[in-house]
Amino acid sequence: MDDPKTSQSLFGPRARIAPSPTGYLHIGTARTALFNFLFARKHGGQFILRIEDTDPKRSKKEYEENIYEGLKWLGIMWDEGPDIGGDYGPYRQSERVDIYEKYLRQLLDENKAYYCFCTPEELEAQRRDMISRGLPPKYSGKCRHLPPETVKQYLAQGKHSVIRFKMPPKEVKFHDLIRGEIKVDLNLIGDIVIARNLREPLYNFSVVIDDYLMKITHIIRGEDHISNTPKQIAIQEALGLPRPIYAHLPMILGPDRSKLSKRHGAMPVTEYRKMGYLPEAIVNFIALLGWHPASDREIFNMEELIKEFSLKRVQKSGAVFNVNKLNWFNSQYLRHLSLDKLTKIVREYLQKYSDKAELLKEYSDEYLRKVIEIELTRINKLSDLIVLSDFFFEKNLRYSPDLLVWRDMTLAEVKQSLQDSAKVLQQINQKDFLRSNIQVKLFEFIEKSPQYRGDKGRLLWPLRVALSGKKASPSPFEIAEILGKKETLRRIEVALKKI
RNA sequence: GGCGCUAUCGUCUAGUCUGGUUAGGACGCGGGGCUUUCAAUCCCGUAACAUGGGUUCAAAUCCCAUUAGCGCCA
Repeated sequence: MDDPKTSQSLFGPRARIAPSPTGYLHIGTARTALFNFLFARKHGGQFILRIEDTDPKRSKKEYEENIYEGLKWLGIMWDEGPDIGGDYGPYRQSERVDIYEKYLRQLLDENKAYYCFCTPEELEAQRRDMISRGLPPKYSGKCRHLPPETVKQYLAQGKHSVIRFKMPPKEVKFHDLIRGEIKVDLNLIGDIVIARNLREPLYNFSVVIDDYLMKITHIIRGEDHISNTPKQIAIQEALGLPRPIYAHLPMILGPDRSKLSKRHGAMPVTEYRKMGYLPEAIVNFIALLGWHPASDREIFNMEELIKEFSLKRVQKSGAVFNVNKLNWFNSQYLRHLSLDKLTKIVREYLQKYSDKAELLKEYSDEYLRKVIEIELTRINKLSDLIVLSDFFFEKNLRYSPDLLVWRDMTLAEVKQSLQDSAKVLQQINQKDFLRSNIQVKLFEFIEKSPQYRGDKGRLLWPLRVALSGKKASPSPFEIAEILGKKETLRRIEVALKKI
């Protein structure tokens, strides 16, 4: 009845992501979300967001909000979810316990699941025994055949229990869209715990119920779920539910090729935002982590990704997260933005994340825009701007007088050099104080001055340092134009006093 | 320990299905041009088919084994 193929052809596929709000949205989850989103959009289906907050101790509202925020920021929008509703809600697992209970009771009634009263100590002893005998450590099935009266009695006594699923002794085969046929012998798994009690179902059980009731046709998730899949299929079959189509994505790895985690310095998506990465760059970058189009092209916006995306071209092996490449993508996107748009983005960014936001108020968009324009080739991410362009907003530059010295110049020569620059700049009218003009005038002066002609640095280096206070910066012409005649001359004065 | 997944430059990858490529692209890295510095940019370069057996005139590609890495369970 619920053949996914049928519903796919009629309404498009339904894909989902089901993060648990026990931490901030991280890159791996964002990538899984993106692939589900791209797949659903490409085939005219729906992308569903479900929150797996069945663990009340670890689940936090703050994390749930962070997941929404991060996904929205990346432009990955869901069609159904806890915040916007939908026809198959509720979309928060904590609000679905009545539903789970119903199915749990069904399994219990049909004798496909049972209460287990074994204590953790017993279980541990069993496990050790199995291992010592070279057997796979699975549950012995001790409580499988407890008489119903005994179960009732134990329950009434409040004896500690869990609900176990009777794993059928057979082999499960399933087709993975990315990996092909995968088969696993359920005999090796044993009777897994599917709930702590009727009101506290566990992941492998609840996910099956949710995916069925939400009419999920395609389960696209991380490779780390491959070994859960046969268990979930067994539960589906016990309940007589249809099997969705599976696709297991390769893992995102840290530099040591193990699962990307905090210890690799992996940060939540919102943290990348704080560092000044553009959402488009992150989306483009993570799309290429485990997926690649047939062409050599690498830059894709969301619309193009939807058009190009195909699960067939998803990689099987894990992909190392490479910040260098992310930086490159980000710098590409940064430079393709219009200056007006970028100025707006920068101002918003600085206001939100810079501690110098106050300082910024004194400066016009025009000023900010010019600063961005000349610093643009030097930055990978917006936070770089704060470090590189601070001298445009700082009144008192702090630098050592030694920095003013170009190569083997003496301090006296540096002093002379700055005085010469000041003299030339002084002669330029306020309204002609533009970079090209400044450059022309300074170069003319250099041409007729033997002491500078062979080595322009003797004039330009001290000037540039006087204006920027840095050993690396844009050219003095560009800086001077932005600073304006008055401030430029003032900074030269300050420099002269330092010598 | 058991089971599962994976294997092309340092990294992301194209090529593998359908055997014949100087094994391609990108990031990074190195060198050079431009240049007052740092960038940007342009040019050049660096670097890979995990190993061992087969099959074949011919193997990155097909088959088998091994090794290694990772994941899940506990």
